[in-house]
Amino acid sequence: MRMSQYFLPTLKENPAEAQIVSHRLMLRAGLVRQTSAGIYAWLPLGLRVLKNIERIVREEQDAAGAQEVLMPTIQSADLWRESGRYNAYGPEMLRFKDRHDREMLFGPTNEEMITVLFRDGVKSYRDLPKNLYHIQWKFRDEVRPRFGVMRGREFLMKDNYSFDIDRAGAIRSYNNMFVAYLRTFARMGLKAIPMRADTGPIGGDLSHEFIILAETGESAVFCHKGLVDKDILGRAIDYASDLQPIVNEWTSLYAATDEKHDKDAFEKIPEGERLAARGIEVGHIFNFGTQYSKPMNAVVAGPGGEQITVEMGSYGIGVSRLVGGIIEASHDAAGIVWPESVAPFKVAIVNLKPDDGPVSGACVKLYEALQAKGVEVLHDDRDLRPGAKFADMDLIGTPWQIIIGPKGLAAGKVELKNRRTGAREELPIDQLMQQFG
RNA sequence: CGGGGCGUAGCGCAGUCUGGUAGCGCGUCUGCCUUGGGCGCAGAAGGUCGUCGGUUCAAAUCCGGCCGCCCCGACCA
Repeated sequence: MRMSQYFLPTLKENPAEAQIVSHRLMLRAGLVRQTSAGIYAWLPLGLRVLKNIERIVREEQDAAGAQEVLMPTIQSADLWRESGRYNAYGPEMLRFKDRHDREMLFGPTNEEMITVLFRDGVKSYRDLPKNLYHIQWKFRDEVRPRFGVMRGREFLMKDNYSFDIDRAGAIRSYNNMFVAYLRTFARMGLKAIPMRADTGPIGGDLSHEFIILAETGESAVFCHKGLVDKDILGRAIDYASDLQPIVNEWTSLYAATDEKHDKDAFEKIPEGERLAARGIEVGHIFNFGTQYSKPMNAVVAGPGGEQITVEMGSYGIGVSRLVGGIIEASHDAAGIVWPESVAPFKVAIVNLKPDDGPVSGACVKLYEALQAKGVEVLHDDRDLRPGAKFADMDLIGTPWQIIIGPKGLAAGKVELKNRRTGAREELPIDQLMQQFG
Protein backbone atom coordinates (compact mmCIF):
# COMPACT_ATOMS: atom_id res chain seq x y z
CA MET A 1 0.00 0.00 0.00
CA ARG A 2 1.22 3.45 -0.88
CA MET A 3 0.85 5.64 2.14
CA SER A 4 0.16 8.75 0.07
CA GLN A 5 -3.09 7.10 -1.00
CA TYR A 6 -3.99 5.26 2.18
CA PHE A 7 -6.81 6.28 4.52
CA LEU A 8 -4.71 6.56 7.63
CA PRO A 9 -5.65 9.52 9.81
CA THR A 10 -3.02 9.63 12.56
CA LEU A 11 -3.18 12.08 15.45
CA LYS A 12 -0.34 13.92 17.09
CA GLU A 13 -2.16 14.51 20.33
CA ASN A 14 -4.10 12.22 22.62
CA PRO A 15 -7.86 12.51 22.28
CA ALA A 16 -9.33 13.62 25.60
CA GLU A 17 -11.74 10.71 25.93
CA ALA A 18 -9.05 8.05 25.77
CA GLN A 19 -7.55 7.21 29.14
CA ILE A 20 -5.69 3.97 28.70
CA VAL A 21 -2.72 3.47 26.44
CA SER A 22 -4.28 1.00 24.00
CA HIS A 23 -7.28 3.25 23.43
CA ARG A 24 -5.07 6.29 22.86
CA LEU A 25 -2.80 4.46 20.47
CA MET A 26 -5.69 2.94 18.55
CA LEU A 27 -7.11 6.41 17.96
CA ARG A 28 -3.76 8.06 17.30
CA ALA A 29 -2.57 5.36 14.93
CA GLY A 30 -5.79 5.55 12.96
CA LEU A 31 -7.05 2.04 13.74
CA VAL A 32 -10.55 2.95 14.87
CA ARG A 33 -12.92 5.85 15.42
CA GLN A 34 -15.64 5.90 18.02
CA THR A 35 -19.15 6.43 16.69
CA SER A 36 -21.15 6.05 19.94
CA ALA A 37 -20.32 5.01 23.49
CA GLY A 38 -18.74 1.58 23.19
CA ILE A 39 -19.25 1.37 19.43
CA TYR A 40 -16.40 1.73 16.96
CA ALA A 41 -15.77 1.96 13.25
CA TRP A 42 -12.70 0.05 12.11
CA LEU A 43 -10.46 1.95 9.70
CA PRO A 44 -8.25 0.19 7.12
CA LEU A 45 -5.22 -0.27 9.37
CA GLY A 46 -7.25 -1.51 12.34
CA LEU A 47 -9.29 -3.82 10.18
CA ARG A 48 -6.12 -5.49 8.89
CA VAL A 49 -5.11 -6.27 12.47
CA LEU A 50 -8.59 -7.52 13.32
CA LYS A 51 -8.53 -9.83 10.29
CA ASN A 52 -5.10 -11.16 11.22
CA ILE A 53 -6.29 -12.02 14.71
CA GLU A 54 -9.39 -13.62 13.25
CA ARG A 55 -7.22 -15.67 10.91
CA ILE A 56 -5.10 -17.09 13.73
CA VAL A 57 -8.20 -17.90 15.77
CA ARG A 58 -9.74 -19.63 12.77
CA GLU A 59 -6.64 -21.67 11.96
CA GLU A 60 -6.37 -22.94 15.52
CA GLN A 61 -10.06 -23.73 15.79
CA ASP A 62 -9.95 -25.68 12.55
CA ALA A 63 -6.83 -27.54 13.66
CA ALA A 64 -8.55 -28.53 16.90
CA GLY A 65 -11.48 -30.01 15.01
CA ALA A 66 -14.04 -27.22 15.35
CA GLN A 67 -16.13 -26.36 12.29
CA GLU A 68 -16.98 -22.84 11.28
CA VAL A 69 -20.55 -21.65 10.85
CA LEU A 70 -22.00 -18.15 10.81
CA MET A 71 -25.08 -17.40 12.85
CA PRO A 72 -26.99 -14.14 12.53
CA THR A 73 -26.64 -11.13 14.79
CA ILE A 74 -30.42 -10.83 15.13
CA GLN A 75 -32.34 -13.48 17.06
CA SER A 76 -35.95 -13.97 18.02
CA ALA A 77 -37.17 -13.57 21.58
CA ASP A 78 -39.02 -16.88 21.35
CA LEU A 79 -35.72 -18.70 21.02
CA TRP A 80 -34.62 -17.27 24.34
CA ARG A 81 -37.93 -18.06 25.99
CA GLU A 82 -37.21 -21.71 25.27
CA SER A 83 -34.14 -21.74 27.50
CA GLY A 84 -35.78 -19.49 30.06
CA ARG A 85 -33.14 -16.82 29.58
CA TYR A 86 -35.30 -14.18 27.92
CA ASN A 87 -36.49 -12.89 31.24
CA ALA A 88 -33.38 -13.86 33.18
CA TYR A 89 -31.04 -11.86 30.96
CA GLY A 90 -30.78 -8.28 32.09
CA PRO A 91 -30.95 -4.96 30.28
CA GLU A 92 -27.59 -5.74 28.66
CA MET A 93 -29.65 -7.47 26.00
CA LEU A 94 -30.78 -5.08 23.31
CA ARG A 95 -34.42 -5.86 22.54
CA PHE A 96 -36.61 -4.43 19.82
CA LYS A 97 -39.58 -5.18 17.60
CA ASP A 98 -39.69 -5.60 13.85
CA ARG A 99 -42.41 -4.09 11.62
CA HIS A 100 -44.74 -7.00 12.34
CA ASP A 101 -44.38 -6.32 16.03
CA ARG A 102 -42.35 -9.48 16.56
CA GLU A 103 -39.97 -9.36 19.49
CA MET A 104 -36.34 -9.55 18.40
CA LEU A 105 -32.96 -9.05 19.98
CA PHE A 106 -29.38 -8.37 18.99
CA GLY A 107 -27.52 -11.47 20.12
CA PRO A 108 -25.25 -11.10 23.14
CA THR A 109 -24.29 -14.80 22.79
CA ASN A 110 -25.50 -17.85 20.90
CA GLU A 111 -26.09 -20.85 23.18
CA GLU A 112 -29.79 -21.03 22.34
CA MET A 113 -29.38 -20.68 18.60
CA ILE A 114 -26.60 -23.24 18.33
CA THR A 115 -28.52 -25.68 20.49
CA VAL A 116 -31.46 -25.51 18.11
CA LEU A 117 -29.22 -25.93 15.08
CA PHE A 118 -27.62 -28.93 16.70
CA ARG A 119 -30.90 -30.41 17.92
CA ASP A 120 -32.45 -30.24 14.47
CA GLY A 121 -29.38 -31.60 12.70
CA VAL A 122 -28.01 -34.34 14.93
CA LYS A 123 -30.06 -37.31 16.08
CA SER A 124 -27.61 -40.08 16.88
CA TYR A 125 -24.76 -40.62 19.30
CA ARG A 126 -22.76 -41.78 16.27
CA ASP A 127 -22.61 -38.20 15.06
CA LEU A 128 -20.93 -37.00 18.22
CA PRO A 129 -18.82 -35.24 19.16
CA LYS A 130 -19.48 -31.98 17.36
CA ASN A 131 -17.85 -28.64 17.89
CA LEU A 132 -19.15 -25.60 16.01
CA TYR A 133 -17.78 -22.07 16.09
CA HIS A 134 -18.44 -18.72 14.53
CA ILE A 135 -16.86 -15.31 14.56
CA GLN A 136 -19.61 -12.76 14.75
CA TRP A 137 -20.44 -9.34 16.15
CA LYS A 138 -22.19 -9.35 19.49
CA PHE A 139 -24.01 -6.59 21.27
CA ARG A 140 -24.24 -6.19 25.03
CA ASP A 141 -25.63 -2.95 26.28
CA GLU A 142 -23.05 -2.52 29.03
CA VAL A 143 -23.92 0.04 31.67
CA ARG A 144 -20.53 1.58 31.34
CA PRO A 145 -18.54 0.80 28.23
CA ARG A 146 -14.93 1.90 28.63
CA PHE A 147 -11.31 1.50 27.64
CA GLY A 148 -12.00 1.66 23.92
CA VAL A 149 -12.51 -1.73 22.31
CA MET A 150 -11.59 -3.49 25.54
CA ARG A 151 -15.10 -3.14 26.87
CA GLY A 152 -17.25 -2.06 24.00
CA ARG A 153 -20.94 -2.64 23.61
CA GLU A 154 -20.55 -3.99 20.10
CA PHE A 155 -17.65 -6.41 19.83
CA LEU A 156 -16.35 -9.21 17.66
CA MET A 157 -16.20 -12.57 19.36
CA LYS A 158 -15.32 -16.10 18.43
CA ASP A 159 -17.69 -18.38 20.28
CA ASN A 160 -18.00 -22.09 19.95
CA TYR A 161 -20.02 -24.86 21.40
CA SER A 162 -19.20 -28.52 21.90
CA PHE A 163 -21.64 -31.40 22.04
CA ASP A 164 -20.69 -34.74 23.55
CA ILE A 165 -22.44 -37.93 24.53
CA ASP A 166 -21.09 -38.01 28.07
CA ARG A 167 -18.99 -36.17 30.58
CA ALA A 168 -15.77 -37.92 29.57
CA GLY A 169 -16.33 -36.70 26.02
CA ALA A 170 -17.15 -33.22 27.23
CA ILE A 171 -13.87 -33.09 29.13
CA ARG A 172 -11.99 -34.17 26.00
CA SER A 173 -13.65 -31.33 24.12
CA TYR A 174 -12.81 -28.95 26.94
CA ASN A 175 -9.17 -30.03 26.93
CA ASN A 176 -8.94 -29.62 23.17
CA MET A 177 -10.11 -26.04 23.46
CA PHE A 178 -7.84 -25.44 26.44
CA VAL A 179 -4.80 -26.37 24.35
CA ALA A 180 -6.11 -24.61 21.22
CA TYR A 181 -6.44 -21.43 23.28
CA LEU A 182 -2.90 -21.71 24.62
CA ARG A 183 -1.68 -21.96 21.04
CA THR A 184 -3.93 -19.21 19.73
CA PHE A 185 -2.74 -16.59 22.18
CA ALA A 186 0.89 -17.68 22.00
CA ARG A 187 0.82 -17.21 18.23
CA MET A 188 -0.25 -13.61 18.79
CA GLY A 189 2.82 -13.01 20.93
CA LEU A 190 0.77 -13.01 24.12
CA LYS A 191 1.47 -14.70 27.40
CA ALA A 192 -2.02 -15.81 28.28
CA ILE A 193 -2.41 -17.70 31.52
CA PRO A 194 -5.38 -20.00 32.11
CA MET A 195 -6.90 -19.30 35.49
CA ARG A 196 -9.62 -21.02 37.40
CA ALA A 197 -12.65 -18.81 37.09
CA ASP A 198 -16.13 -18.29 38.30
CA THR A 199 -18.70 -19.79 36.00
CA GLY A 200 -21.11 -16.94 36.68
CA PRO A 201 -24.73 -16.95 35.54
CA ILE A 202 -23.94 -19.28 32.65
CA GLY A 203 -23.49 -22.08 35.14
CA GLY A 204 -21.39 -25.21 34.95
CA ASP A 205 -18.60 -26.68 36.97
CA LEU A 206 -15.40 -26.40 34.94
CA SER A 207 -14.15 -23.07 33.70
CA HIS A 208 -10.96 -21.22 32.93
CA GLU A 209 -10.34 -17.64 31.96
CA PHE A 210 -7.35 -16.90 29.77
CA ILE A 211 -5.72 -13.79 31.13
CA ILE A 212 -2.95 -11.64 29.75
CA LEU A 213 -1.03 -9.59 32.28
CA ALA A 214 -1.30 -5.82 31.95
CA GLU A 215 -1.26 -2.88 34.35
CA THR A 216 -4.58 -1.67 33.08
CA GLY A 217 -6.33 -5.03 33.40
CA GLU A 218 -9.81 -5.03 34.83
CA SER A 219 -9.28 -7.89 37.24
CA ALA A 220 -6.79 -8.74 39.93
CA VAL A 221 -5.08 -12.07 39.33
CA PHE A 222 -2.77 -14.35 41.30
CA CYS A 223 -0.54 -17.04 39.92
CA HIS A 224 2.71 -18.97 40.04
CA LYS A 225 5.42 -17.18 38.08
CA GLY A 226 6.30 -20.40 36.30
CA LEU A 227 3.15 -20.07 34.21
CA VAL A 228 4.22 -16.85 32.56
CA ASP A 229 6.89 -18.31 30.33
CA LYS A 230 5.55 -21.78 29.74
CA ASP A 231 5.79 -22.59 26.06
CA ILE A 232 3.16 -24.43 24.03
CA LEU A 233 4.26 -23.68 20.49
CA GLY A 234 7.32 -25.92 20.74
CA ARG A 235 5.10 -28.96 21.33
CA ALA A 236 3.60 -31.23 18.75
CA ILE A 237 -0.10 -31.43 19.51
CA ASP A 238 -2.31 -34.30 18.43
CA TYR A 239 -5.91 -33.36 19.10
CA ALA A 240 -6.97 -36.97 18.63
CA SER A 241 -4.91 -38.02 21.62
CA ASP A 242 -5.58 -37.45 25.31
CA LEU A 243 -4.51 -33.90 26.11
CA GLN A 244 -5.14 -34.19 29.84
CA PRO A 245 -1.40 -34.36 30.68
CA ILE A 246 -0.80 -31.04 28.96
CA VAL A 247 -3.80 -29.46 30.65
CA ASN A 248 -2.56 -30.79 33.98
CA GLU A 249 0.83 -29.26 33.38
CA TRP A 250 -0.75 -25.81 33.17
CA THR A 251 -3.40 -26.29 35.83
CA SER A 252 -1.17 -27.86 38.46
CA LEU A 253 0.45 -24.51 39.15
CA TYR A 254 -1.64 -22.02 41.07
CA ALA A 255 -3.53 -19.43 39.03
CA ALA A 256 -6.82 -17.76 39.87
CA THR A 257 -8.75 -14.57 39.38
CA ASP A 258 -9.77 -12.72 42.51
CA GLU A 259 -13.25 -14.31 42.57
CA LYS A 260 -11.67 -17.74 42.89
CA HIS A 261 -8.58 -16.68 44.80
CA ASP A 262 -7.51 -18.97 47.64
CA LYS A 263 -5.18 -16.97 49.82
CA ASP A 264 -3.88 -19.93 51.79
CA ALA A 265 -3.04 -21.92 48.69
CA PHE A 266 -1.35 -18.89 47.14
CA GLU A 267 0.81 -18.32 50.20
CA LYS A 268 2.09 -21.87 50.08
CA ILE A 269 3.96 -20.89 46.93
CA PRO A 270 7.51 -19.74 47.77
CA GLU A 271 7.39 -15.95 47.96
CA GLY A 272 9.78 -15.38 45.05
CA GLU A 273 7.54 -17.37 42.73
CA ARG A 274 4.26 -15.66 43.55
CA LEU A 275 2.82 -13.20 41.11
CA ALA A 276 0.02 -10.83 42.05
CA ALA A 277 -0.91 -8.64 39.12
CA ARG A 278 -3.71 -7.30 37.01
CA GLY A 279 -4.98 -8.97 33.89
CA ILE A 280 -7.18 -8.73 30.84
CA GLU A 281 -9.52 -11.57 30.07
CA VAL A 282 -9.11 -12.53 26.41
CA GLY A 283 -10.75 -15.94 26.48
CA HIS A 284 -13.09 -17.95 28.64
CA ILE A 285 -13.98 -21.62 28.42
CA PHE A 286 -16.83 -23.44 30.16
CA ASN A 287 -18.17 -26.88 30.54
CA PHE A 288 -21.80 -26.55 31.51
CA GLY A 289 -23.19 -30.04 31.22
CA THR A 290 -26.84 -30.14 30.27
CA GLN A 291 -27.82 -26.65 31.36
CA TYR A 292 -29.08 -25.71 27.90
CA SER A 293 -29.51 -29.10 26.29
CA LYS A 294 -31.97 -30.20 28.98
CA PRO A 295 -34.52 -27.38 28.81
CA MET A 296 -34.14 -27.18 25.05
CA ASN A 297 -34.38 -30.92 24.64
CA ALA A 298 -31.15 -31.44 22.72
CA VAL A 299 -31.06 -35.22 22.80
CA VAL A 300 -29.61 -37.96 20.64
CA ALA A 301 -30.38 -41.65 20.40
CA GLY A 302 -27.87 -43.79 22.30
CA PRO A 303 -26.61 -47.27 21.34
CA GLY A 304 -29.64 -48.91 22.92
CA GLY A 305 -32.10 -46.48 21.37
CA GLU A 306 -32.43 -44.51 24.59
CA GLN A 307 -32.64 -40.71 24.52
CA ILE A 308 -29.49 -39.08 25.87
CA THR A 309 -29.27 -35.39 26.72
CA VAL A 310 -26.02 -34.08 25.29
CA GLU A 311 -23.21 -32.55 27.33
CA MET A 312 -22.24 -29.07 26.21
CA GLY A 313 -19.43 -26.62 26.60
CA SER A 314 -18.88 -23.12 25.30
CA TYR A 315 -15.70 -21.27 24.52
CA GLY A 316 -15.17 -17.59 23.79
CA ILE A 317 -12.37 -15.39 22.49
CA GLY A 318 -12.76 -11.62 22.43
CA VAL A 319 -11.41 -10.95 18.95
CA SER A 320 -11.87 -7.18 18.94
CA ARG A 321 -10.76 -6.93 22.56
CA LEU A 322 -7.53 -8.66 21.59
CA VAL A 323 -6.53 -5.72 19.40
CA GLY A 324 -6.51 -3.55 22.52
CA GLY A 325 -5.05 -6.33 24.65
CA ILE A 326 -2.11 -6.88 22.34
CA ILE A 327 -1.35 -3.15 22.34
CA GLU A 328 -1.51 -3.05 26.14
CA ALA A 329 1.01 -5.87 26.18
CA SER A 330 3.23 -4.51 23.42
CA HIS A 331 3.92 -0.78 23.07
CA ASP A 332 6.49 1.82 24.02
CA ALA A 333 6.67 5.59 24.34
CA ALA A 334 6.67 6.06 20.57
CA GLY A 335 3.67 3.88 19.80
CA ILE A 336 2.51 0.37 19.04
CA VAL A 337 4.94 -2.53 18.67
CA TRP A 338 3.05 -5.19 16.72
CA PRO A 339 3.99 -8.84 16.97
CA GLU A 340 4.66 -9.92 13.38
CA SER A 341 1.79 -12.39 13.32
CA VAL A 342 -0.87 -9.71 13.70
CA ALA A 343 0.90 -6.62 12.31
CA PRO A 344 -1.15 -4.72 9.71
CA PHE A 345 1.94 -4.61 7.51
CA LYS A 346 5.02 -6.68 8.09
CA VAL A 347 7.43 -4.17 6.65
CA ALA A 348 7.43 -0.49 5.74
CA ILE A 349 9.59 1.36 3.26
CA VAL A 350 10.45 4.86 4.39
CA ASN A 351 11.42 7.06 1.47
CA LEU A 352 13.47 9.84 3.03
CA LYS A 353 13.63 12.00 -0.06
CA PRO A 354 10.65 11.54 -2.39
CA ASP A 355 11.82 14.23 -4.82
CA ASP A 356 15.13 12.48 -5.35
CA GLY A 357 14.93 10.36 -8.48
CA PRO A 358 17.35 7.56 -7.57
CA VAL A 359 15.98 7.28 -4.02
CA SER A 360 12.38 7.10 -5.16
CA GLY A 361 13.32 4.72 -7.93
CA ALA A 362 14.96 2.37 -5.45
CA CYS A 363 11.92 2.58 -3.13
CA VAL A 364 9.45 1.77 -5.88
CA LYS A 365 11.57 -1.10 -7.16
CA LEU A 366 11.86 -2.60 -3.70
CA TYR A 367 8.17 -2.04 -3.00
CA GLU A 368 7.16 -3.86 -6.14
CA ALA A 369 9.64 -6.69 -5.54
CA LEU A 370 8.36 -7.27 -2.02
CA GLN A 371 4.75 -7.14 -3.18
CA ALA A 372 5.52 -9.67 -5.88
CA LYS A 373 6.77 -11.98 -3.16
CA GLY A 374 3.51 -11.58 -1.26
CA VAL A 375 5.01 -9.54 1.58
CA GLU A 376 2.59 -7.10 3.18
CA VAL A 377 4.41 -3.84 2.69
CA LEU A 378 3.55 -0.23 3.36
CA HIS A 379 5.41 2.34 1.28
CA ASP A 380 5.73 5.80 2.80
CA ASP A 381 6.00 7.83 -0.38
CA ARG A 382 4.54 10.98 1.16
CA ASP A 383 6.21 14.33 0.69
CA LEU A 384 7.03 14.90 4.34
CA ARG A 385 10.12 15.52 6.36
CA PRO A 386 11.95 12.43 7.63
CA GLY A 387 11.10 13.17 11.26
CA ALA A 388 7.38 13.12 10.62
CA LYS A 389 7.69 9.83 8.76
CA PHE A 390 9.71 8.17 11.48
CA ALA A 391 7.22 9.32 14.09
CA ASP A 392 4.25 7.98 12.14
CA MET A 393 5.94 4.70 11.39
CA ASP A 394 6.88 4.12 15.02
CA LEU A 395 3.35 5.05 16.04
CA ILE A 396 1.67 2.52 13.79
CA GLY A 397 4.23 -0.06 14.83
CA THR A 398 5.22 -1.89 11.65
CA PRO A 399 7.73 -4.55 12.84
CA TRP A 400 10.36 -3.72 10.20
CA GLN A 401 11.25 -0.39 8.65
CA ILE A 402 13.41 -0.16 5.56
CA ILE A 403 14.83 3.34 5.48
CA ILE A 404 16.10 4.56 2.14
CA GLY A 405 17.93 7.87 1.75
CA PRO A 406 20.46 9.42 -0.62
CA LYS A 407 23.51 8.86 1.61
CA GLY A 408 23.08 5.14 2.07
CA LEU A 409 21.93 4.59 -1.47
CA ALA A 410 25.08 6.21 -2.84
CA ALA A 411 26.95 3.40 -1.05
CA GLY A 412 24.49 0.86 -2.41
CA LYS A 413 22.89 0.30 0.97
CA VAL A 414 19.63 0.75 2.79
CA GLU A 415 18.90 0.67 6.49
CA LEU A 416 16.79 -1.96 8.20
CA LYS A 417 15.27 -1.05 11.54
CA ASN A 418 13.63 -3.43 14.00
CA ARG A 419 10.72 -1.63 15.65
CA ARG A 420 10.82 -3.68 18.83
CA THR A 421 14.53 -3.49 19.60
CA GLY A 422 15.34 -0.31 17.74
CA ALA A 423 18.35 -2.11 16.24
CA ARG A 424 19.44 -0.85 12.82
CA GLU A 425 21.72 -2.36 10.26
CA GLU A 426 22.87 -1.28 6.83
CA LEU A 427 22.39 -3.84 4.10
CA PRO A 428 22.69 -4.08 0.34
CA ILE A 429 19.23 -4.25 -1.23
CA ASP A 430 19.51 -7.80 -2.57
CA GLN A 431 20.38 -9.10 0.88
CA LEU A 432 17.24 -7.43 2.14
CA MET A 433 15.17 -9.37 -0.34
CA GLN A 434 16.44 -12.62 1.11
CA GLN A 435 15.38 -11.58 4.59
CA PHE A 436 11.78 -11.03 3.54
CA GLY A 437 11.58 -13.80 0.98
C1' C B 1 -27.64 2.27 38.49
C1' G B 2 -24.96 5.68 42.66
C1' G B 3 -21.06 9.52 42.64
C1' G B 4 -17.91 13.09 39.89
C1' G B 5 -16.55 15.78 35.44
C1' C B 6 -16.90 17.60 30.48
C1' G B 7 -19.36 19.49 25.68
C1' U B 8 -16.17 26.32 22.06
C1' A B 9 -12.56 24.93 14.37
C1' G B 10 -10.19 18.16 12.43
C1' C B 11 -7.19 17.38 17.52
C1' G B 12 -5.66 19.66 22.34
C1' C B 13 -7.39 23.81 25.04
C1' A B 14 -8.40 29.28 26.88
C1' G B 15 -12.58 32.51 27.26
C1' U B 16 -17.94 31.37 31.29
C1' C B 17 -17.02 33.44 37.90
C1' U B 18 -17.85 39.50 36.51
C1' G B 19 -23.15 39.24 29.73
C1' G B 20 -20.89 43.65 25.07
C1' U B 21 -16.40 42.18 17.90
C1' A B 22 -15.07 34.08 19.40
C1' G B 23 -9.29 33.28 20.65
C1' C B 24 -4.47 30.24 21.13
C1' G B 25 -1.31 25.85 19.89
C1' C B 26 -1.17 21.72 16.63
C1' G B 27 -3.18 20.00 12.11
C1' U B 28 -5.17 21.52 6.99
C1' C B 29 -4.55 24.69 2.27
C1' U B 30 -1.11 28.15 -0.91
C1' G B 31 3.87 29.95 -1.79
C1' C B 32 8.99 29.98 -0.48
C1' C B 33 12.64 27.32 2.12
C1' U B 34 14.32 22.82 4.16
C1' U B 35 15.25 17.38 3.87
C1' G B 36 18.15 11.23 8.69
C1' G B 37 13.64 12.07 14.21
C1' G B 38 6.96 15.84 14.20
C1' C B 39 12.32 22.28 10.66
C1' G B 40 11.62 27.59 9.36
C1' C B 41 9.16 32.10 7.05
C1' A B 42 4.79 34.40 4.84
C1' G B 43 -0.32 34.18 3.73
C1' A B 44 -5.25 31.67 3.97
C1' A B 45 -9.47 28.68 4.93
C1' G B 46 -12.19 26.55 8.78
C1' G B 47 -16.85 27.68 14.41
C1' U B 48 -25.50 27.43 14.17
C1' C B 49 -19.86 27.93 21.13
C1' G B 50 -24.08 20.02 22.06
C1' U B 51 -29.50 21.16 21.74
C1' C B 52 -34.26 23.44 22.95
C1' G B 53 -36.42 27.17 25.67
C1' G B 54 -36.20 31.42 29.25
C1' U B 55 -34.10 36.22 31.22
C1' U B 56 -31.91 40.69 28.83
C1' C B 57 -31.17 46.30 24.59
C1' A B 58 -27.47 42.35 24.20
C1' A B 59 -26.05 35.32 25.97
C1' A B 60 -20.31 30.85 24.63
C1' U B 61 -21.08 33.53 29.40
C1' C B 62 -26.98 33.90 33.68
C1' C B 63 -31.52 30.29 34.54
C1' G B 64 -34.26 25.65 33.20
C1' G B 65 -35.21 21.15 30.31
C1' C B 66 -33.13 17.58 27.09
C1' C B 67 -29.06 15.03 24.46
C1' G B 68 -24.11 13.28 24.15
C1' C B 69 -19.23 11.83 26.05
C1' C B 70 -15.51 10.57 29.91
C1' C B 71 -13.87 8.94 34.91
C1' C B 72 -14.63 6.19 39.96
C1' G B 73 -17.81 2.48 42.06
C1' A B 74 -21.47 -1.40 41.51
C1' C B 75 -22.24 -4.68 37.30
C1' C B 76 -19.81 -7.67 33.43
C1' A B 77 -22.18 -15.50 29.28
